[in-house]
Amino acid sequence: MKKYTDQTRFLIAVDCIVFGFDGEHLKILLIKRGFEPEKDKWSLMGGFVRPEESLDGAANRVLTQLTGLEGVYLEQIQAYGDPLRDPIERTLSVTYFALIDIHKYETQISDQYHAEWFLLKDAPELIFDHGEMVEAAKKKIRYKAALHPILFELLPKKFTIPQLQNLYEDVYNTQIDNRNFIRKLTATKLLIKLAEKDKSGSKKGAFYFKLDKKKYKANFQAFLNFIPNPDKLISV
Amino acid sequence: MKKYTDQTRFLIAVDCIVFGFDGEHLKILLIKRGFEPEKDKWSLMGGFVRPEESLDGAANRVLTQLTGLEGVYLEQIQAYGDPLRDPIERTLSVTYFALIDIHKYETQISDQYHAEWFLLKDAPELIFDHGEMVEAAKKKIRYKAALHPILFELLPKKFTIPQLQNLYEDVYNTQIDNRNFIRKLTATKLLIKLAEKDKSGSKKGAFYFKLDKKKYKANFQAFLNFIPNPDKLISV
DNA sequence: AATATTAAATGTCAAAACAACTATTAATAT
DNA sequence: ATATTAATAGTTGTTTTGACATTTAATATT
Repeated sequence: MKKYTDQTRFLIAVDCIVFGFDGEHLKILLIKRGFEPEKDKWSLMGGFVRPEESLDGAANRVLTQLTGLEGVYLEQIQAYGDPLRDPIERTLSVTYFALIDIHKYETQISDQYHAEWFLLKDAPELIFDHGEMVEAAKKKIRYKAALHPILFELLPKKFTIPQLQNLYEDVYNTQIDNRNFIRKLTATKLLIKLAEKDKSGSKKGAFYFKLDKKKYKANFQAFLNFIPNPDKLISV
Repeated sequence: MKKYTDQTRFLIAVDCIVFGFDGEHLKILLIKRGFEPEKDKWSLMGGFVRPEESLDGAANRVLTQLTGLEGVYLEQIQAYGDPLRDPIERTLSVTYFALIDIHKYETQISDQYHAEWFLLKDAPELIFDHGEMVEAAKKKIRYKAALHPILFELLPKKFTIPQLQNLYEDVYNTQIDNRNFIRKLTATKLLIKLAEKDKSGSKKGAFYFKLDKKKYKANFQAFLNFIPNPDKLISV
């Protein structure tokens, strides 16, 4: 059949906001852009969508190129379509955020993109509208994590309660009472306590836990409430 | 400066899922598609993005063409990019949902699109992946309305509590205890009671209320809880 | 061997929020 | 005057919440 006539066609890109957690702070993975314009400036990892691939496919491809990882938590955020957002040529960009276990990445460094982890707070200036995209991704992760257990995706398979609490405290830049935190955590029944302890952080050691994958998937949509008054903490 | 070379360009469309409320049930506005392929089949209202307009701009244009309305609540949902979603030519579609006061629309019928309101439950089969889009929009509106006061956008400026409750009950297909409903509603301080009554629905009549626009905007991000256990009602 | 050190783990209580529930009131129709 | 219909208001028992301090486990030190 014929093509649609008299319509303009555009470039379509995906850009990934990759989050990791180093035990202390939330970080994002940025690259030095390898081509003009804005060559060697800091940028999100992205790429043009190819003729035969879906958006999710493109995002996964880009992410695997950068990190070597597959099966990563990846979620579409939104499409950016300002006509002038790319000075060379009009390009629609669909953003995704990725949550990865930062330690898995560190074993896979591929230097070709000059990728670097930055603390969310002091990330460098980014090209085009990527700074705006990062801000939106930050809001999205805060919003979503206030209600759903996505932050587990940032931790290793085995993790401790103090690690988890640090993560929540950093994401929301707040202090959480750990007795209340544990109570709410326990109520979800999402965690399975392991016999082993992590003794790197203290003399006493903290028990490792793992996710109950089945319950995690079954109750993913259930509204959580780990963070008291989350709406007060989510900037708008 | 040069264009990006060796990259494929695609058509970009926006599609609008337009919701309205007739006092009883949630409805969506569909049109009979005016061109091939799938001419005369039911479809979402959409259009190709033009070279000089943004995505939001395109969505607003399309919506105004269809309804004659401007300044409507419009929110981007997601981008659909399956390579085969349009059989003629690969087209990326960015969906938006719109919430309109159905009565405003009825005064503005433009017949050129053969638009018709359908009950959400018995909407006809739609072209391409539009059915999937509608399902996603339904989930989105349920999810969002469980937390934020967007459903007011479906009502006229003056509305009664029973109207509002009907709306919530229909959206979540559930029964709500109206004393508890009113108590929660009152707690938000979003409503201003008017002196006038709507006597069309009953002998006693129900007071009209209007939104406190200032508080509505100021507290839009605050998490509401009009619906007990909303997560149990939001299908996933 | 005893003691100091460090961070993890644990429990209680009062206040608030919540869901469930029935009786009264306002307005009209008969 | 009375019957009818739907809106409106209050109570109670239960659950959830936030605030708060001490004990415990393991190691390091003397």
